[in-house]
Amino acid sequence: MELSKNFEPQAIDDKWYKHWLNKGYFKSTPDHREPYTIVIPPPNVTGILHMGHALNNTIQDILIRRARMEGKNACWVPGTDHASIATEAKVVAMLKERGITKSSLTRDEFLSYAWEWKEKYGGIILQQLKKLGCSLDWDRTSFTMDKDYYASVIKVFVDLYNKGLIYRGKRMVNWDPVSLTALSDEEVEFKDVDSRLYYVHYKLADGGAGITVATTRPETILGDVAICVNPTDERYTSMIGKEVIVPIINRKIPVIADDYVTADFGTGALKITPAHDKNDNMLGLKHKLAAIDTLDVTGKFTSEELPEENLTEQVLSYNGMDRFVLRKKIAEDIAALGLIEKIEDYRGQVGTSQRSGAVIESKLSLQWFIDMKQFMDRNPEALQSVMNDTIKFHPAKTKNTYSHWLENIKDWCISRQLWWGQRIPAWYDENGNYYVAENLDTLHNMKPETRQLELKQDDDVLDTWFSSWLWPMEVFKGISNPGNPDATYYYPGTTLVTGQDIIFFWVARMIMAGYEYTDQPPFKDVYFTGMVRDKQGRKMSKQLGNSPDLLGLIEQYGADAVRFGVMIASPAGNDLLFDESSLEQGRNFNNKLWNALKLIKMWEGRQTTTDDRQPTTDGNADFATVWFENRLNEVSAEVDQLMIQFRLSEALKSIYSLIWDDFCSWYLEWVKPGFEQPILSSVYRKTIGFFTELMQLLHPFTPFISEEIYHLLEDRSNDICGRQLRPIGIVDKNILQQALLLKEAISSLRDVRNKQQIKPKETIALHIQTDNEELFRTIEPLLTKQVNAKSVNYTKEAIAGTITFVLGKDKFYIETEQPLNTEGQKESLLKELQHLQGFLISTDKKLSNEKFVQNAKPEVLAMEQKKRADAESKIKVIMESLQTL
RNA sequence: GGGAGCUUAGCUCAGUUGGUUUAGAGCAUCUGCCUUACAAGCAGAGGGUCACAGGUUCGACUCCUGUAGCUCCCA
Repeated sequence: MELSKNFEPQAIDDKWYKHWLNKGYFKSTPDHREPYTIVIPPPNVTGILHMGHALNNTIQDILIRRARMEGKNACWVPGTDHASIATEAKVVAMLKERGITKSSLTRDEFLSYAWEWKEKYGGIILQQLKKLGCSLDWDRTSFTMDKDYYASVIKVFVDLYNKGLIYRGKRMVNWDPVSLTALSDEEVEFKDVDSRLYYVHYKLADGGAGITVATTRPETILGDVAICVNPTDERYTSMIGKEVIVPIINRKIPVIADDYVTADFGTGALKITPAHDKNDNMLGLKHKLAAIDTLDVTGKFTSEELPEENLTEQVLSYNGMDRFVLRKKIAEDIAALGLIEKIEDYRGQVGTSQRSGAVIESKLSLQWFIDMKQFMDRNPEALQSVMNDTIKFHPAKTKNTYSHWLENIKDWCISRQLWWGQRIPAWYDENGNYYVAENLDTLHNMKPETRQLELKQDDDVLDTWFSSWLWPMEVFKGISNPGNPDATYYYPGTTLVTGQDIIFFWVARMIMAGYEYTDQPPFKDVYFTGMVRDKQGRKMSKQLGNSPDLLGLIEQYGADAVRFGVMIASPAGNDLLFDESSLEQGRNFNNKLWNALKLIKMWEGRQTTTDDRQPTTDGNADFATVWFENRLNEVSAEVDQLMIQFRLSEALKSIYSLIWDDFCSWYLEWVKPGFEQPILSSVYRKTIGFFTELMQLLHPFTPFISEEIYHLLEDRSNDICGRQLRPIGIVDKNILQQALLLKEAISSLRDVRNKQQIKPKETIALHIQTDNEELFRTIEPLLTKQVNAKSVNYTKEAIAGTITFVLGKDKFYIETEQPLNTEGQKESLLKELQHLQGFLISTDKKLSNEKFVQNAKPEVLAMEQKKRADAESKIKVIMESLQTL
């Protein structure tokens, strides 16, 4: 069979993915084995695959494939979440293109469009995960709006309501005037924005100089109910208790005092508008002030709540004006009254909607909340389990963030003014009473008197996170059908892999729900990935246009190279600075594997079992195969440890180096027969075996090429995908040590050849002066071959007219036909000498320090003495060599 | 404003309770090689006062304090 010059991923990726699906390797059902469960962080149905997903899902696939190869019952559950706000926005946009407005539709009509949209586009991202090679159990694909899932969310709402953990209240919420919904605190992003600080003068009601207030929001002035100053601020003490006049509306409002106000910001006086600012609201409640709302749900002025009678034409003219237009207009109108003292440029932070980007209004609104204090009192394990490592966070530093948030937790606003989502199961009668039940029938059965009432269901839906916090349970029907065999077997899950940015949104809440409903944590380990940035360290964003086209990259480099590139650049828990050059590294690595395969396949027909080979080949192969077997065991054990510690990037680096350096650069060169020479069959078999095991180690990281090579190495009836790792063998440190010496000797000799400009084809005669001749004899055949020596001799004394170099306590003399460059040799020997002398001084210093000798542990002391003795003997050897030059 | 974290080679990072040959890797760089597996390669090499300043200690990249810069989270 003819193998292509370079590895061509395009030809094999799809072939193997289909094959694995046909064989059902990704399917899992409960059995006697230990389960290894991962639930995917459900991407939005609106999502398409981006670098963040690639990182996150590659990690999950590595963990799940490795678990599968370790003999565990690996189950990775796919799915998507319904993403209320984002999806509704997409659907609204789609309708707009068709010339339909949402307001012209009934709820049911709108929802049928939404489902249509979901069916059409909602699965795209899952298809893209297949391109990446993700080994998900597709039969278990879940969606947070599936029938049973929907019912579970409603069930949980009713349950928490009945437990007294959910309440309805008028509270200051983060209002998105574009999406027309309340947002939780976590969905608000603060951004630095350039704005202006307006200095507005409020005259005293009884005449005389009043108070100037600095505000960034003059448009809210008609909702002012007080001016607040710090009680210790001497500038204003005389004013406290007096009344001032709000410009334009001429409302009389009191000057009050509160420690909250800082004297050194602006003028030290604050206007209080309880309907439009969180802190003002807090002060308003404390001082029992009214809240006057002057903006409607879309952020436009409304005079409806103004208490004044006979509003002026001017005030009425503001009606319907957008808040930002209004800001300018009111500032102008106040200026016209001569009450603007000055306007300054100001840079401040403004909350914006994570979804729509709109500037958030703080607004009083009737919403549903979860009482988190009470919830945490019921479930203290939600915090404890993380702090005491019942649930292990990787990296551990994320524990701080977690505890800080939970210890300062605020009530969770769970209602959203949208249609796409689980509709809140509360019904209102005409008197404003409400009833909570899973559905109307249940309600009527529970409270027969409600049959007579005209009831209307709450229009709002629940926060998407209120559904996804049940994900680890409900993907196994743990809420809708508790105690079923799947839930019992797979829950609690094993590992969660997600981004640090949703530690509060999602991770914390899943843990809370886990304890509330199962008294168990939902998973054992949580691996947090960092953020994906471009190579300049900027976040990837649509605005910057710096997110690469992932499918294009897979097309270009192959899925394995993408997975490799993402993982090699992604230390545990750190941000991934994505650079296409790491994909090149992945592609080059695949190519290296491919070429190693080609080399070995060349030997297939050249095997011999006879013993008439050159004696050197024999020695080469024996040492090489024994060494590599040990080296393979050593690295396998390392990788095992690294995987347990979730240090995946380092595990991959170890495997990379084992394959490229140890296997290709050393082992294959050592066992490689001469041109058109035969190879000992036993060595060939061993080499195939080693390569197979290397592919097994590598398979979780780059599944496609490893499967391809696995099958090209020999005809096989099974697949690497499901093949079990063998137990790790014992490592003979002695062999490894000998190989280290051999490698060092080869490299040093090559270095000397390089520096002496000895041509690669020119042979040398090598003389070794050593106390350890036996050791060198075991590696002599390889040494000879690798440094192109025509002879190796052992000597007891220096040989004149040769190039000398020192390795440890051993000296090497190189005979060559080239003229000698003694200067160069001298230089390098002197450099080495200098280093050793410096080193000797540092050990001497320690050993002559009495306190060190007294305090240091015996083994440290012994080590230090050995270091000194070694340095001394090396120095002696170098001095001798220098003299012979 | 409050909190957390980071700062080690040109870049990205290891460095596990303070002592293991005066700090390791990958990438990049430099030198020499088209040596019939691989130039997407081979063989070698160079490169760091461990941010700065103090302190604890016989001994500090490692522990403590302060300073500077960067990042993230929360308000």
